[in-house]
Amino acid sequence: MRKIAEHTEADVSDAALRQFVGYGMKRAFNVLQADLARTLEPFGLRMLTFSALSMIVENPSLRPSQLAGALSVERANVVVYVDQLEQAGWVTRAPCPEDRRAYALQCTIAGRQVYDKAVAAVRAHDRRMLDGMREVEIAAVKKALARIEGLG
Amino acid sequence: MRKIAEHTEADVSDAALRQFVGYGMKRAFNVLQADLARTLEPFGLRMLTFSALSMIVENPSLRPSQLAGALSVERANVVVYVDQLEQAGWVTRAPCPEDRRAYALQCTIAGRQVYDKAVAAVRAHDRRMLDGMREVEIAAVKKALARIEGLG
DNA sequence: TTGGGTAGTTATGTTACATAACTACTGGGT
DNA sequence: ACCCAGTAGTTATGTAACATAACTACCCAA
Repeated sequence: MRKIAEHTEADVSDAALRQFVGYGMKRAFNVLQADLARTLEPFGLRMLTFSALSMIVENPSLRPSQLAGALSVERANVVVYVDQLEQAGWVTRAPCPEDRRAYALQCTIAGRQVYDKAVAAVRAHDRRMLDGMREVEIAAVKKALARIEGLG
Repeated sequence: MRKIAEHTEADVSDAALRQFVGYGMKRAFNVLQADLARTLEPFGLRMLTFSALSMIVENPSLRPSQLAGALSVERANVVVYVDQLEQAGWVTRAPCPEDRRAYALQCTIAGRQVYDKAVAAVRAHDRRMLDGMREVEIAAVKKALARIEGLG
């Protein structure tokens, strides 16, 4: 009792696209992104809010406009991310004495705690993604990615 | 006359995120994607329409639902891509005798011509992205990307 | 023949961004 | 001291790239 399989997905060739790193990168990134989203979801974080939180932890008194630059998004969107982090009680907008237009973003104790846990989960996710690869290979990949990023 | 530089973008640290391949991959992919979009724009193609056209060229009589599977998008969106390719005169929807619900996607002569030119441009783009990397490094990257994709 | 499943489509929702315009404020030139 | 062009944060809105739901037409096996 053979399956008809006249038109399954499996027999579609993408060999012409496979020659390009960009194609492989998009496919790999989709997988990575999905896994990372699942990893962060229990903490109430998404890729960009996690990145934002990380930068606020690392750069005390960071300002939203700086955050926008570091995240490569527009200032208007940073408002949304900071709103979320603030409503969760993880970040505060402190008035900035030397420039009353600006705010200094500060991470709260609760923010630091959720960040530490999330970082550990993301580290595990990262190891999952690189599972089975040797150190030299990982180094080669990181170097290649940094090089490509540098072209922009 | 020193610049005040109290709050430039440059002094924002993302060291904590840099340890993760995912972060480097997102940044690299953004650069790659932007360059690829610029590369395809003169041909009236976008990433997904180019991918779709490539698969139609490679798989004559491909059906939209198969294309959806190969592109990892929903069938509903394939309609839009095929509409664009059809309106440009590069692809036709041929009635399918053995299944009157389905269509066989066929690439036209004009479609083949624009595809050939676009492929050459994308190949140049790909070389640009990998410029300065040795063959073994490129192979390592491709292997790593394929491995990550395989986790999904 | 009848009913559940599938192909393509349409309409609509969601999400993740960007753009434009606004208020409040800054800081240098005159 | 006073402009005024520029900047920080915000709000409102647009857009593009997806997914979801529901529809028609059709297939096929019981």
